[in-house]
Amino acid sequence: MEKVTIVDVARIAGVSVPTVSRVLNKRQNVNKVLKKKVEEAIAETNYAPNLNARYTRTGTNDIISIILPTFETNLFTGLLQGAADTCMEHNLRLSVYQSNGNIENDIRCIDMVRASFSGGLIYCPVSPDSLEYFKSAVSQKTPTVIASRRGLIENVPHVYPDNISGCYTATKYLLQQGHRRIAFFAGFWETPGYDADYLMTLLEGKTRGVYSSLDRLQGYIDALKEFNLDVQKSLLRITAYNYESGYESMKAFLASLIDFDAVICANDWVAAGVLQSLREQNILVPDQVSVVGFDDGAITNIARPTLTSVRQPSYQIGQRVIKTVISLINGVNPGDIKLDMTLIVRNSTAAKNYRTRSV
Amino acid sequence: MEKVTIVDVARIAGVSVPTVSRVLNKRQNVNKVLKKKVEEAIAETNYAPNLNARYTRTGTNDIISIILPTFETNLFTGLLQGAADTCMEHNLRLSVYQSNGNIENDIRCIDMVRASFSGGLIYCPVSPDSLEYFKSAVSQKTPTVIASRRGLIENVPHVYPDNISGCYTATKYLLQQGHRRIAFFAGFWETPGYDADYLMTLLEGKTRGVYSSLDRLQGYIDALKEFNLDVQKSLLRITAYNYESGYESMKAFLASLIDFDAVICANDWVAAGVLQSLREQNILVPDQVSVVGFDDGAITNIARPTLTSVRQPSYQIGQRVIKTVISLINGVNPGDIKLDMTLIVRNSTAAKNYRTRSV
DNA sequence: CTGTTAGCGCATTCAG
DNA sequence: CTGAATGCGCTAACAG
Repeated sequence: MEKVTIVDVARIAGVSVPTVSRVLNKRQNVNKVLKKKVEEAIAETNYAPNLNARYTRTGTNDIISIILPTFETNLFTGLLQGAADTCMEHNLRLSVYQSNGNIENDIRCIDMVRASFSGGLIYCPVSPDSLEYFKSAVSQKTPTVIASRRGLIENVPHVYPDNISGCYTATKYLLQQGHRRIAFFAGFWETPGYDADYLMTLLEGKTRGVYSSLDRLQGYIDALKEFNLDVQKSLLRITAYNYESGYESMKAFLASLIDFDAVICANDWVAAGVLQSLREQNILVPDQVSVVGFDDGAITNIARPTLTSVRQPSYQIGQRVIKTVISLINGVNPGDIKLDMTLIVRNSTAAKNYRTRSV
Repeated sequence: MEKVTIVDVARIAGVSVPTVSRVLNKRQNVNKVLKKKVEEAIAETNYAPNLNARYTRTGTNDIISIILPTFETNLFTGLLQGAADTCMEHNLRLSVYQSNGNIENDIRCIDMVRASFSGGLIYCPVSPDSLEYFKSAVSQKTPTVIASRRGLIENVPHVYPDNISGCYTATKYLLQQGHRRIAFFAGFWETPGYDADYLMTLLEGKTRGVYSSLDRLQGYIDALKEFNLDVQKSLLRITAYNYESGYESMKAFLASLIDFDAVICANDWVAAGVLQSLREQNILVPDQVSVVGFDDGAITNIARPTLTSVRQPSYQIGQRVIKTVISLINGVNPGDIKLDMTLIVRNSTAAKNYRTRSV
């Protein structure tokens, strides 16, 4: 197939260029006969319009750019898939950027996106710093949606799961099962120097919405309050979002000899690492410790014991994010969208002092 | 930030438009003083060039489009990540399309990619049909790389893992462990009506390279031959690439009462489903049946028993694929790249008649 | 080294 | 309803 332009099509169809353009853009004011001729010429030449040229002319663009911390983990893979499928449905292209949870990379992504003059932007910031840069660098006029974070930029729609209530539900469930010393493993993309005190500080900060873990911590605290319990800083830990991190964090936690009867993890991978760590120390789950993950990915059924987890509608977030940006492009701001999270109970949690029948 | 064009920058810097263009494109022939002025004007206005316009003019484009069956599974997520990171390093944008393993979607993806006049294309076809369409629809001149498949289009580089030798190694290992009735679960994106006979037919077909499972089957057969064994069609099964499929396939396989002592699965997820199915029937792994997966993803350590798996260098494939397409853009065809696969032995495989100490 | 002139492929005025 | 003329923002070819 050779490169064929609108001029070629016009010549072959025996009409002018604007007429071809009108057919291409499905304008109504074009004679049926000519329309037919044009369509034949298009089919014959296998012509496809040059989108670069089109968008130079119109100043818009059918590219939606999306910046995510990563493409792995159930949340972001699902989000990406929902976004990609929805873009396809609407004839949009999706340009992807992965910051690897790193501020400098996040900024590089922003720079690249900015230069691309995308029709729309989806952004999931890694930190308040990169968020600031985003705000200063990206035109207010570009239709922008924040994914999986809340309350960051005014007048910009945020599509996010209800982490507060999700974690509240999980914590309350553990409390109802009789657990009182529930460890909370907060997930962060960047963790240097973070500790429990710092966490509590962040909770009061204005940039709280950047960190989903802070909302979860909020839900955790809310649930504790209902049971007249205070937060024990010694039960608060920081992890990344992977297996190794869960494994190492639990190992360190056990070494600190702090008493606990349950643990809430940043996601399923962390939880899987935690399970392994407990197993190695011959601590029985759920007999001695209950473990809860987040995301409810496929590994929840593969882990032993199967993992209780808080489901996050990742694919749906991806869908809604694209629909929201389309809405923005069409000039209407649909506002924030908060999606529910659901606790899925499996075998890694049980009532305090529960005894499995011997294996 | 408002939309500022090259004209604005030129005006502010007090130079002509081409001079700004020269600075932008790092041409050497520009006076230091003027260059400085231009750079200041750029900084002051926070100007970023309109890439759409640039690429209309040059006819090229810094967008690499990639069509994959899915973004999940270890292979494709890793591939995507390798591709995205490498694009970033080279200031390229990555536009992604997911066919969901479906021919019509695959064709839709091709149509979209075609219209985008990408600078480069990465394609992982789902079937011979969509591959044919690709060949007819996409300009031969567009730098194109085939990912994770081999021998499909002449003069187009293929970057792929050595499935033949990878599966040969896995099979040989099982044979050396004394297994003689090794089931082979071949993975396909589209499976309607596929059976063992059809599989053997495909093995002789010209489109073999479209299906990685056929190469693996080849490796499987090669290893059997070395032990003077013939393929038993009754040991050949078709699965998709997920947990459910592995679970159901093994359930059906067990119901057929065919004797077997090991099974090779299309990927780790399938293997995890298989493990579950065996567990439910109280069949001990690895005592009674050895199980091998493909991909060597994070779940290999989460599954019980931990999963022996054939590692696939997915991230590397993504890197190499982009480097290859860049090479193509620069006018040199580096040819095919075949990457090694490695067998990682864990606890789901053992010698025939092995006995675990009682759990 | 710099500015003037031209044109990429397309969509949008405006006459007719 | 149609075609001729104009320009989106940028880079390439040329002259000075």
